[in-house]
Amino acid sequence: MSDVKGAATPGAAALRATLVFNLGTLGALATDRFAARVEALGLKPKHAGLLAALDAESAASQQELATRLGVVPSLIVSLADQLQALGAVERVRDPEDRRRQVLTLTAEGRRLLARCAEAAEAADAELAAGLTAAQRTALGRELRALRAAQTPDGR
Amino acid sequence: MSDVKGAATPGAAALRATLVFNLGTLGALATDRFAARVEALGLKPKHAGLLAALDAESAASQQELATRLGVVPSLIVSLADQLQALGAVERVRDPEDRRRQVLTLTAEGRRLLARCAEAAEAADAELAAGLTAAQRTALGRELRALRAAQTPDGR
DNA sequence: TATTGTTATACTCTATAACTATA
DNA sequence: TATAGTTATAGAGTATAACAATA
Repeated sequence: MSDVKGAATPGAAALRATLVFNLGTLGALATDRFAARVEALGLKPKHAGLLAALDAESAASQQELATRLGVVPSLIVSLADQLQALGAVERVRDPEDRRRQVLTLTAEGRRLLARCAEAAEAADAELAAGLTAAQRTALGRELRALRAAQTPDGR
Repeated sequence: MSDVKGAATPGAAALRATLVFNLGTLGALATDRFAARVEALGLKPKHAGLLAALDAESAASQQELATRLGVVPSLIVSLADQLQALGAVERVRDPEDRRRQVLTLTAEGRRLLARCAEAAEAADAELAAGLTAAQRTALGRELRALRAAQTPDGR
């Protein structure tokens, strides 16, 4: 109703105040920074996500992984192809159901995963350089809480 | 050094504990949820970002907007084309430098921006449904702090 | 007939490069 | 010659759909 000139409309301020807006923009920034650091390993963020998912549940069928990561099965095929070419994962036919390809991390895969963790920690340090230790701890805690609040086994 | 069987390697736990990993995955999720809600308005998240940037600084050249949003100028052209077709922005030649196209929000643009804010708030409610009010407030505060800590005029 | 994985294909998003007009 | 914007083109990433092998 008011028509104050020069002041921002409530709309933009309201949008900028939302979680989704801030999570979206900061998430894109964080992913870019992380991607730049794992590029030298021959990996993209999605590869790191797949390695982490594999390590968390050690050995899983490609279909399981597809739903766990929230992507389509054909994408798992190409990610796994690339990781296999790097020697990071092994594909083994499940003897109990020969349609299934069971993926497992190799020693090299675990080594790469550890490198990814280092890269993420370095990106964290860069991203949170302007925050106090207390702020950073609080942020980490709240993000984990939000993550836990998503569909229990969410991506 | 230890080789506990069945336990996750330190790598995955370490990666999952980082800010970039959690920001990246939650950011992608948040953006998807937001995108689903603004789709009916004929908008994608990037359009909402451009509207918000325009509202915050009311009228800007396309080059300014490109650097502010961290995208290439040619992307601003197509986003602005689409917003103009929706009647959300106006392009006016700067009389002092006729190479410049100054973009401004129209009344319809402000209306759409307000709708985007509503969509984001609805997505927030869905995303943070499992959090306490205190957790949600804390998360919002920490995210704004992190955002403020990026390159002062960061995207 | 249903399911797992694979391949072939197409679509979306965004960037790079070439071009136009103004300065 | 340099800059703002535009257009043309190409690449990355991911999805959809058709297919093969196994259940």
